[in-house]
Amino acid sequence: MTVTTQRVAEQLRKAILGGHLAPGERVRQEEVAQQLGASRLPVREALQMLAAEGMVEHEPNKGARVPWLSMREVDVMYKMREQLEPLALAESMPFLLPGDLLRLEEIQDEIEAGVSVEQFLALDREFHLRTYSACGIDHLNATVTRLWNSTQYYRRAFMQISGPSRRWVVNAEHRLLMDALGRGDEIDAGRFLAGHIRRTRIELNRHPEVFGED
Amino acid sequence: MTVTTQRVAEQLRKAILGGHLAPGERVRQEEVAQQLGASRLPVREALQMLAAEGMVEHEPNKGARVPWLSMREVDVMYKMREQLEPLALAESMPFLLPGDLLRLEEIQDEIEAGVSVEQFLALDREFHLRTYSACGIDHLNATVTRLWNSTQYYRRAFMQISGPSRRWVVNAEHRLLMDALGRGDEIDAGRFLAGHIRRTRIELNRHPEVFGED
DNA sequence: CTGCCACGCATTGGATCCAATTGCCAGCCC
DNA sequence: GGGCTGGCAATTGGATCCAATGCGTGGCAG
Repeated sequence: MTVTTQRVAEQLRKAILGGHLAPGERVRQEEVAQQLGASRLPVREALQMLAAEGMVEHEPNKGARVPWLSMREVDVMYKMREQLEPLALAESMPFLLPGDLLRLEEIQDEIEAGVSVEQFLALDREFHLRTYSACGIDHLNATVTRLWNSTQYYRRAFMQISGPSRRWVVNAEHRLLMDALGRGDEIDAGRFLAGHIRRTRIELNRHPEVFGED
Repeated sequence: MTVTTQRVAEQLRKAILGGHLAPGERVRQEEVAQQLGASRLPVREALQMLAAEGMVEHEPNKGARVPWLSMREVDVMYKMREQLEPLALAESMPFLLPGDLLRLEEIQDEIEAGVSVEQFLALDREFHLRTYSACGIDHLNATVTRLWNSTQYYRRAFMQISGPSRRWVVNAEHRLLMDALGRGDEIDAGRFLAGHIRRTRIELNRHPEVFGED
């Protein structure tokens, strides 16, 4: 059975997002190929794609590895999110359908019902990215998605060391945002979203141990 | 002589940025391979990379083409620049050396001496991107560079139809920005830069013919 | 004359083979 | 004993071959 480049890329993304490939780890083509039952070629090409997306670093003749990010890099990436996601939300809001808002309710209810860290990460991610996708601007969505992908590892580490109070804060902020979305209040929605991201960033900065920088 | 993937990607980027490959044009692997004296493989891989960067669209089994962007897409991409570039500038300013500012002077002097559209595009690009690179955040620089790359075609079309008054405005705004940089005034620099991009975006919106949307 | 199906060409995608580069380790010279 | 050098193993990179996909064209039937 032949395995396509797209499929390999997908699997590798999942492995990195799922934390099965941690920063610093080398990604050997042969190894991945065997594991997925593919030949090396689609793996090579998938790695080139992921390199262009920033999910792996690819030094010629040396191979690919999952990059370490410094605390400052992640900090700046959160600042990028703080700038871009309110824009994405504003561009999306005119196109949001009632069904989209219902789905947000579902996700948030599920989060509040109490879920594992892994489920929380997935649901939180869907909560945010789903609100932006309606804007229909590929470049914007791809950029935001890349920011989420590259920082996922550190978000996980952060959630694992922070207590339930962190969840309460997130839940409250999500509810505020959903309320503004329900009212169609673009100003408030943007403000709440930016504040949510900014506060998360500041909170992250209190935990250098997440980055091995304590 | 064997040609590397990196080199092919570089050449293709240059061809697209230089306008030799216009939106809508197909990019056939065989053709590019012959033209660069490479085999098809590095071309394939380069195209995968460019696809991940958004410089080409790549539909499986159908091939790559340079994407058309709608006026709205470019508008949103300028809004992204308006959000991201002041951030990049703020992150860079603490690291800017006197030599960097001198280089900006050189570039701006050259622009004002009167240059062709093609030279203007290159110099303007260097003027801006150079001010950001000192920040040292790869993800931020790559994102901003992608925005410049993907919109270059439309910037060229815009410059070609706009008269010299457009240049005067740009020059004045560049000088204001340089002045703020020289003073180390981060607030003003960010404000001038954001305004510069915003006004350019608004000006672009007055010319739907650039996008074939009149 | 028109619509549909089948065949063939053009092009892309994957597998395999071989070359080139890197890193490492041993052995040797200073 | 330390450092340099040469060669070997591991891994990546490129070329070529073959399969699969898509698209256009031409012929045949209605």
